[in-house]
Amino acid sequence: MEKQTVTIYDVAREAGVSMATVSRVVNGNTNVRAETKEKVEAVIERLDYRPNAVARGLASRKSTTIGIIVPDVTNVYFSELARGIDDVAQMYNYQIILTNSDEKNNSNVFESLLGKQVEGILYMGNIIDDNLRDKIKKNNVPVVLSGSVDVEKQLPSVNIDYVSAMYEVTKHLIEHGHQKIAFVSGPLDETINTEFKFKGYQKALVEAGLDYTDDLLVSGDYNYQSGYQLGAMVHDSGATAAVVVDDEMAAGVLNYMTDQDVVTPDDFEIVTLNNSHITLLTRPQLSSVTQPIYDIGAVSMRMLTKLMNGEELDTHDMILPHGYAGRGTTK
Amino acid sequence: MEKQTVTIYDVAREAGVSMATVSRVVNGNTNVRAETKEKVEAVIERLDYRPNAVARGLASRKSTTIGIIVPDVTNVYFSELARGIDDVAQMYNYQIILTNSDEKNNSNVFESLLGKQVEGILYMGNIIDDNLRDKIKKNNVPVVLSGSVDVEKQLPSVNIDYVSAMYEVTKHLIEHGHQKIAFVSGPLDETINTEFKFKGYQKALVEAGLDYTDDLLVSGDYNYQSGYQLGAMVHDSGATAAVVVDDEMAAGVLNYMTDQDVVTPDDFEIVTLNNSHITLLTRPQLSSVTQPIYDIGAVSMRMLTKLMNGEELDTHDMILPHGYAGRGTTK
DNA sequence: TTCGCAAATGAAAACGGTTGTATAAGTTTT
DNA sequence: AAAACTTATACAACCGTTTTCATTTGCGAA
Repeated sequence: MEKQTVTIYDVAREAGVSMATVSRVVNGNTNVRAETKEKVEAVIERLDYRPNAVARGLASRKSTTIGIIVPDVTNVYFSELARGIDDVAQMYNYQIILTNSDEKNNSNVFESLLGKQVEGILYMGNIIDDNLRDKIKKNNVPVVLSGSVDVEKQLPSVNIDYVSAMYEVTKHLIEHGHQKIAFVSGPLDETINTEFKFKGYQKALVEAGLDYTDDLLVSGDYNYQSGYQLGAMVHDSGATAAVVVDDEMAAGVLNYMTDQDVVTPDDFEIVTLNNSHITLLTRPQLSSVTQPIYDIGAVSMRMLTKLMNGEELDTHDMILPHGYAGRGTTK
Repeated sequence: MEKQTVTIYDVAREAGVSMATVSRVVNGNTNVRAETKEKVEAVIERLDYRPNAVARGLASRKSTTIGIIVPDVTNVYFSELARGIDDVAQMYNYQIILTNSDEKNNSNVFESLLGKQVEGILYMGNIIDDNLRDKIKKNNVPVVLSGSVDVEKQLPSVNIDYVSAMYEVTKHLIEHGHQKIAFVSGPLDETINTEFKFKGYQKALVEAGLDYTDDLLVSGDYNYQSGYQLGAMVHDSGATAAVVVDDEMAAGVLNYMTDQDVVTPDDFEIVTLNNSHITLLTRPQLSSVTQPIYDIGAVSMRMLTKLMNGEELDTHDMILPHGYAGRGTTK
């Protein structure tokens, strides 16, 4: 980056005013005579002047930049969240620094974001270790969880009510007469699975007086292959239905069953959770809890702007409504 | 953002050296006595000092930040590119500012990225209007196209050979005896479709002496619904096979056919282009050109680092190898 | 006309670093 | 032991803004 071509100083000189005045017109300060303003704007136009956001950030101590930490953008769930975030960020003139953490280097990523002087951070992912928690506390940068839960309820967050959602769909399956319903989970070190999604599932079983046996719980990674493999275990368990926490996994389970000549939904029913467009691709199409992923992103960004403005949050843990879309994998 | 807690000045004072020296140890400059270095590092550790990247950027005129412009992260093709980019960016200690353009505000997005003093830009998308081209020229910031083509060959780029890829798969279908093969395209204002993908398809037809009629070319957006709709048109055209430029569209075509009791691959064959994991979800699974999307991202980022270092590019337009994966939608 | 006050402008000090140049401290050479 | 180099460190200018504070200007009222 060589020396910047045209600076505020050049504009000031050309317009015959001080840089302070230029700064004022650039920032829309009202205390500038209309005439002066026009003159300056003309020069800005002519010189094609563009304020240096870095210098501006240093002087004003406002970077108009936020950080977003995501396990993996490649996963549609997260990219949708990111999209929601970006859209409202652009609306508020914030720029986004995006980093993939793979849920591994969370606190390193966090640190380097701080170095960039981000004004806030949107965190996605369900593993929040003490180290990270510490750093968040020490550097009082606003952090909001987006589609991710904090068991300790310290960080503000935006989610749907996973417990209810899972409870409802499980109950739905129970009403269809199933006695053995499998729970196809993501990694069990993520509390969102153990403390929320599983809890809802379990609640429905208990309420219906159904036995829960360990072989009904299988867990893997959030992808198709993993789902396909787990399909075998589900099959072996003798379950006649499954609730699945991820659409790609669900597609895996479905296709496994199909490949074993187990007909869905006649012999086996499946409900998944994220309602991504993947649910439409399979045959039969996947019945799913519907959740406003894009909105979760958008709302969490909106919350962050409030926090960055020093405003109070009226809701610390925002719960967005979910629904249900019955498609081909349920009767 | 209130006043930064601990600055380089604090460290200098505590360590009894000048800030210049602190700066040197932070930046790994060799001209520092080992003893001094240790002393300073201890203080840094103790004070939990973290350099302010903004100030650093201003002083050094290096932001260690690059911009990436993407039509829509939500599309797996692009998120996968982005992932490749991020991984090598992290390797080189660059941070990424990500913006979704929807192929609309390209030059605005570009401008605001420049304001942030990004050291380079990775551009994804196939619409490069004169306005944007102008801005790129004026502000000599390195720009590399990632998985996107520039008909005018002005901007360095990383892609696969779309013409050959399409040619090959079309030829493959012709060899299966098809006389009427549809071309399911994305938007026709994108040169990547008209000048590359379609050309390859056409070449195969011509070579085989097959007639090309306009009803064999249908175009829509890169999503499932669009593909499903186009499926109807393809069906009407009397085609017995189709090459499709996007996996989700291909899934749409496939499912449309299936819903019309047209059996794939017996009565209809399909080949798609991106080989995303979506190809595995459908039944039958989609045969596809295979392309190293992640690598395209990674390589383009690598190219950008070279450009940012003022190095020469040995290849202006990098072509990565592609392949073919025959699955269920072809015989 | 002159005053007084609000509005418009300018001068200069930050913001937190990097970096070129000068100086001080060590090492070799002779 | 002095001269001639190296190597380590300090000083201070600079990066391009914002922002405080002081000053000037403009204008209606006295």
